Amino acid sequence: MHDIRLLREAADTLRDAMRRRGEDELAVLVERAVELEQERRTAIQACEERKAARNAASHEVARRKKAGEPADEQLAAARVIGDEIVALEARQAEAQDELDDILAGLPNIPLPDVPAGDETCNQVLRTWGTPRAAGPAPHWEVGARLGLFDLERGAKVAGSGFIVYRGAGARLQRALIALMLDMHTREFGYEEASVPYFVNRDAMVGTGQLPKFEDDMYALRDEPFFAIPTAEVPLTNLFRHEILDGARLPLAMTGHSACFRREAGAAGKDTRGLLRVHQFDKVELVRWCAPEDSPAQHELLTSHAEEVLQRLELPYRVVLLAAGDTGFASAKTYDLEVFAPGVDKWLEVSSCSTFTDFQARRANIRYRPEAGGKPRFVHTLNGSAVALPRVVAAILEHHQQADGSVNIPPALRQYFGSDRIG
RNA sequence: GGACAGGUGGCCGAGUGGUUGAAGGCACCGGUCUCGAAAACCGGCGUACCGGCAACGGUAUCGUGAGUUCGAAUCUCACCCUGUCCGCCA
Repeated sequence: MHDIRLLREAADTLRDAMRRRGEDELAVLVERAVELEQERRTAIQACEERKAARNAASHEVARRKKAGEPADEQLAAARVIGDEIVALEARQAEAQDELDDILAGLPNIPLPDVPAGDETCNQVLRTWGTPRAAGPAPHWEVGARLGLFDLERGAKVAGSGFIVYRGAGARLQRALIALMLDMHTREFGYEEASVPYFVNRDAMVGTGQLPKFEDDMYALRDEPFFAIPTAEVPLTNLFRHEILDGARLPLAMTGHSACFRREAGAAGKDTRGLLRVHQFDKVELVRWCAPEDSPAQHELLTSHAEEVLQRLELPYRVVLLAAGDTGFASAKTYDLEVFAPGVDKWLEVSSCSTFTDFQARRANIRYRPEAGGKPRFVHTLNGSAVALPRVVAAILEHHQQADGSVNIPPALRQYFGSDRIG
């Protein structure tokens, strides 16, 4: 959500932001929003003026009654004013509702260093490690041979895109989660949280999944809950409608959760094996900080996600997303992509984003800079560290040995309980 | 799921239709006093929006949303949440 004052003071900034994202039709909507903002204020002024008159009349009624004087005239006048207020309120609500609809659908303003354009304008910033030459078997063949996951039975009990991990496959997943949570809590100062997998509508609006992307979410039939597409939603919304102590920022929390995505419209694209599934596990990092700190916090959070891939000894690259490829709520996003030689592809396993005050404004998360000071919106950031199925795929392919077995990277061995699979 | 009880400002806690944005206390900020601190005393102290360069003025806000009324923290209805007991249960 944008500051409504932007419409008055810097509508150009908003328009330009929409264009940099390639959303020209949204740029047009900004014009309409500017009009509505003006209408809204006019209505508010008229409405509040009438309310002040009514309050004055009511007070006069009270005074007269107390003094034993007649108040019929004042009562009649106040009744008329009441009718006027009803009409003015309706007009105000109408403008406000249309304005809210537009505002709720406008994505965040990309930071200045985010390249304009679509995903073809993404920039690879750096690469760590050396991608392995093509040759290893794709992970679904390894998985089938070693009995690590069971796609057919996952489809039987739920549907296609729901994976059953078995044996060493299930244990690998558990080991990865434990490794990541231990790193983030013991070494990087995150507080661990275990969060609900279902959240209410307000939470989904707070982080920006709703109202625009309702079709991508699983919803329950009899309860007003949505399955979380990422732990970002419950974690970030933890402090919704709260004023945080400025001295305690930045806050950092991590949590593991299952993530549920309908992936509507993604049929047929990279769907083989573990590449695109409806439910997957992920360890998420979330940070809350003062606005001036968010650029540094963004780099820090990204480094924590990178560290996971380094300990797993998986070659990866860091990609700065172009404006058009940057998520709705994000102002700037780094994607981390691991290289999977079996499918000969870079796989996105993390998105590390800074949301500036966009989510904080929607979710009303503020902080008080100093005692007695005015509350300000925090900046929120989050990143996956890291999403599992594709990392599992990358491990099975990158660490695949000539004899068909899979080497477990040293950092993971104490968690996995063995140095190899197969 | 059932039965009660309750949701008031950062916290505690008064307040059942008329200058109540809301007594009192705590916390916090500024000041007096002090070598300094504590105590005491004085003053200040929610949030959001609208207008205004500002000073300031206005409106809203007592879980949420509707309603009654000239006027609602106070009355009505619905919902949400919390607590306790019962039932059920990993």
